[in-house]
Amino acid sequence: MPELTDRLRGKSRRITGQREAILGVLRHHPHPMSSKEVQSRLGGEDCDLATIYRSLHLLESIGMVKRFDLGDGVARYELMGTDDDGHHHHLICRQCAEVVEIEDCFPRKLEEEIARRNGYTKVTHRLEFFGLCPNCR
Amino acid sequence: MPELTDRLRGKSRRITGQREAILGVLRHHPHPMSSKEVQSRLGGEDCDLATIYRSLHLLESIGMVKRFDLGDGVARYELMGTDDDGHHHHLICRQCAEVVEIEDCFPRKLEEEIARRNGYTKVTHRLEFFGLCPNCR
DNA sequence: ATCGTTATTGCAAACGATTTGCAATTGGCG
DNA sequence: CGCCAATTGCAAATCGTTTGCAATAACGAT
Repeated sequence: MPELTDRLRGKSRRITGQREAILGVLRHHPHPMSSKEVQSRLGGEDCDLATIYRSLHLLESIGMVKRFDLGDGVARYELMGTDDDGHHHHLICRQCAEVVEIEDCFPRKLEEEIARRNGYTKVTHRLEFFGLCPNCR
Repeated sequence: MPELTDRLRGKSRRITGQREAILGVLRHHPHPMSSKEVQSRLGGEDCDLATIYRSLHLLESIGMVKRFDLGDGVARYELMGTDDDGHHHHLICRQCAEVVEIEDCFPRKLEEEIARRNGYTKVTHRLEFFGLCPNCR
């Protein structure tokens, strides 16, 4: 956690109670979370939704959280590890919305091929899986 | 086009001028289109946005169009071929939003593996590529 | 061709997620 | 301890999308 706040300091950014609280919530919930979910988990700390939106944007711009788009029109965020680039995917239950982190990725070779064939550069991808979880089957 | 309207008929569904117009627009623009884009391409035919939303939903439910989520919070639709299931992906330019259809897909074997490993069934995926197109480089 | 039933439309209001303006508050360096 | 810029809360504004409702149009029956 101290490492976390350190990443904030020194960017003319301030370490506020709400930011710490938000980071705390994200740390204890290693899954994509929406602003509303973050707010409801804030417990004692009460924090305006607008502040949460602003904080998540800030944290994303610094690279401390990563934004995920799970297909419903809601932005979700995950805390990033210090080292990795946070690129990974999810398997989401269509029924109960349970989320499983997936380590597999789209084959790099094929992605490069696609980029080359179309003359595109700096190609990345967004990939999420949907299915029925063991419980909802 | 007649085949199109035929697919509508016989489901206690009516073939209205606006629906034909919308289908016409989609036919001449084989790329994901938002409701607003459809509306602006309607030319002479003026049609309420709500009607376009409703029509696209209807067409989607009948399987005549397929919905795509390109990552901005806007639903886009493509006309479906008569035969295929419409499953394919896109390569979108981060700069100018140009869209290229991609025929490659996530390896089936790997997807099955992912499903099995997590006990999920009926697994599908949403996959889109983002990069810089030749012009925007 | 006309009629009646019922789907469909336009319009405006309602919505949910997210953003923004602004005045009040607060973090942190001096 | 005090100052000033960064941050917050609050309310209003936006944006995409949905919905209620009365007016309108499709189309099978007459």
